[in-house]
Amino acid sequence: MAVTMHDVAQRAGVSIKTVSNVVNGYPYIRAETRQRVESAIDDLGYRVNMSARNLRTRRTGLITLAVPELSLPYFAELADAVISAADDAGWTVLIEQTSASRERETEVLSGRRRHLTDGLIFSPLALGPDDLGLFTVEYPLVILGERVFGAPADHVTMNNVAAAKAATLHLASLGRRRIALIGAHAGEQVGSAALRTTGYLEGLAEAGLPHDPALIGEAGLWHRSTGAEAMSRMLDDGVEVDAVFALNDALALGALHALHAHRIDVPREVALIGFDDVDDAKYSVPALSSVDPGRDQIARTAVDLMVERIGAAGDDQAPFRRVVPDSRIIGRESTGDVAPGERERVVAVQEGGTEVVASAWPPARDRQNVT
Amino acid sequence: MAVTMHDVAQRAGVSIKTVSNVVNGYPYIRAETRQRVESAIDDLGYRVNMSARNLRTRRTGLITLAVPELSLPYFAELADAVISAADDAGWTVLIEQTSASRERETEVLSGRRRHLTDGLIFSPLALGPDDLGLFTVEYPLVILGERVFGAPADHVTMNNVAAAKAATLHLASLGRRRIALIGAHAGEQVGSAALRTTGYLEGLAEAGLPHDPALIGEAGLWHRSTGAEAMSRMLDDGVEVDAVFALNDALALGALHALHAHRIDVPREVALIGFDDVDDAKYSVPALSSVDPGRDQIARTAVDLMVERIGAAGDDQAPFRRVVPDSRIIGRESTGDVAPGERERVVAVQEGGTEVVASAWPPARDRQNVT
DNA sequence: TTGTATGCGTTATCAT
DNA sequence: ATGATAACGCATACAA
Repeated sequence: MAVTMHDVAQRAGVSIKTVSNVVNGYPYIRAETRQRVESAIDDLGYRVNMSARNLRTRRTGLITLAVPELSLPYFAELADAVISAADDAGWTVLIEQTSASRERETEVLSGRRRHLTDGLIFSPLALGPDDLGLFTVEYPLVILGERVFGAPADHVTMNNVAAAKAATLHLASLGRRRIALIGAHAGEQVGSAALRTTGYLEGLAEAGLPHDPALIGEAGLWHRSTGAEAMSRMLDDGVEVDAVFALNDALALGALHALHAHRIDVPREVALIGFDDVDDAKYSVPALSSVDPGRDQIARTAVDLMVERIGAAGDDQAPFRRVVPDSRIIGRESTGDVAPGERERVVAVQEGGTEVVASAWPPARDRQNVT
Repeated sequence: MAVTMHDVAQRAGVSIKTVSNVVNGYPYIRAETRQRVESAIDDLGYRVNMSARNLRTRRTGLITLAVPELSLPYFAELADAVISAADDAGWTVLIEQTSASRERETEVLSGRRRHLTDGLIFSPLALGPDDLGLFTVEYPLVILGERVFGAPADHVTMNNVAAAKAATLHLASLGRRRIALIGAHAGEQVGSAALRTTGYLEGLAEAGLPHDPALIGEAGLWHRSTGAEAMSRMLDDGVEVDAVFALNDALALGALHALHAHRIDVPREVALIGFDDVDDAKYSVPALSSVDPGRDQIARTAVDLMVERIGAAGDDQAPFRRVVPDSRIIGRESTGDVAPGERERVVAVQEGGTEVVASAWPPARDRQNVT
């Protein structure tokens, strides 16, 4: 059977409490006692039983990260960043894949597995503003992305509108007049698609370019395949295009594929920019310009907020915050921004910031009633 | 405070044991009793305390998957597949990133975090045959990849030699005579690089092509950047090349980038094939031919073996198995294998299999001593 | 500075 | 079919 603190205590000739103290780095222990305990631990190969410790402390040291799927490079890189940031802070991450389905996303918020971890960092894709109630939970929750605003939780999001506007303006600054958008979600009022489309339209307006609906390419799922299809459709329809803003890099790489299939030169005939700045972007042919939404900063901030919330559990809840990292437009070959031999160039920066979104939960007015 | 079984029992007017029975689906309960308990659970919003259950049952329902990093598409897709397979079997996966460092890989095998999960699925990259001792552990372990053979653990690996040989032969069958290899590890005797290089050499021999060392491109890390560099070096050196076998897809995509930068047409002037068949391969320009090593089957098999081992903990250990899934050569544009409009074509299949590698641990001879 | 005793919320062993 | 009760291994209040 596994060796317990008891065994260690016995072997070291001390009480179980002393072993516990040593294991947990309690400072007031005689050097010699500590010594004895430590060698007993080594001799016996003792390891703390996490389940017992978790039961006792009511903490697991785990946090859940829920994303649609790891096969999508953006989420894989986000997960990498979150795991690394959590690791630095001494926390362990458990990843849950939702496939962007309502059912799985709902399950993540309140399902069985929920109770294994101390908190949830959640990037929803199916749930939206109508489901705000589901996000009113009593455990530490950090929301990622642009599906849900105003939930009683910390929120880390992107500079979507400003960055999309900057990307569009950048294409216009290159002299492009027929700037297509790939990845639109018709009629949708919330989410990344709507926000980035808004930025695109603002950019067009500011550049004095007309808005032509024929230049809007729909793509429900943001995969390479759907990007390729949307781009092909537009080209097959004979729409005149000299630039493309794809709402994420997967779409952009798909679009690039379609442009190539149509023997259209990028960037000479059509300039192309994506969004997310995934690792792929650097190595596509030609290298893809993109919007860097500050992925590492998002991950680090999300973990920081989560750890802070967990630490403050039970206290009066601090106000919820909404954090937006800086974003940057990265110019590469697909927009002809780089000189031969140059890898990339930052052509614009959009500043983010932190905002206090809501007061503590339960709302202040309720607490005043109590007073 | 959180509601416990006790609260539920009180409310339902039954004993705590009965609540436990209901929660765990024990069959012999009167329908009415079950009913009462279930509504008490709903009313109170009761959830099982996993830490308590884990302590009691000595099981966590978690398994660790240790990979170098999720930013590498192959491992992201592997993680996706493992998580999904585990999910289907009712298990939860905790991912650990090792950065392919010896220190982190050692830590994974015996570190603090080890004790949170019931078993480890481990894809080592830094540790090798010299570290076999580290892999002799007393918890359920499934090894992935080709760094370590002969450890007392189940092992799921790829058809490296056969698949690499088939890929090389395929390039030769297209009439290519100067087939370069990108991603070699000079002097290394073990690991994917060595095995795939062996397959490449066997392929050359079988095709009657000479082996020219100038056609071997080194790349320590298999990233897009190193692939691009190795390819560039070779081209800058003026080596004559009409085909490239890259030891993984990241290298291949990097090489593709370099070929493009050198204004070399793929596949007309140089045919290119990768290894892993990551999702990217389908959407590069041109679409990348690749070796599909059977990723989903690897993931499913690894989880099956793991669950089986965990279930048999305490029993006499069954013999360790080595499982090799079928692999396939997928022809796409980069080898000119597809007709216009066609996406891909399976041009060869290498059969895998299952092999019993070692007898139970402790070794049979030890047990005979006991008898 | 260290020891004793209690309980965290479950499951498992007996009973009945 | 259900109940009483003893672990599971650790952390911690309280003593000493």
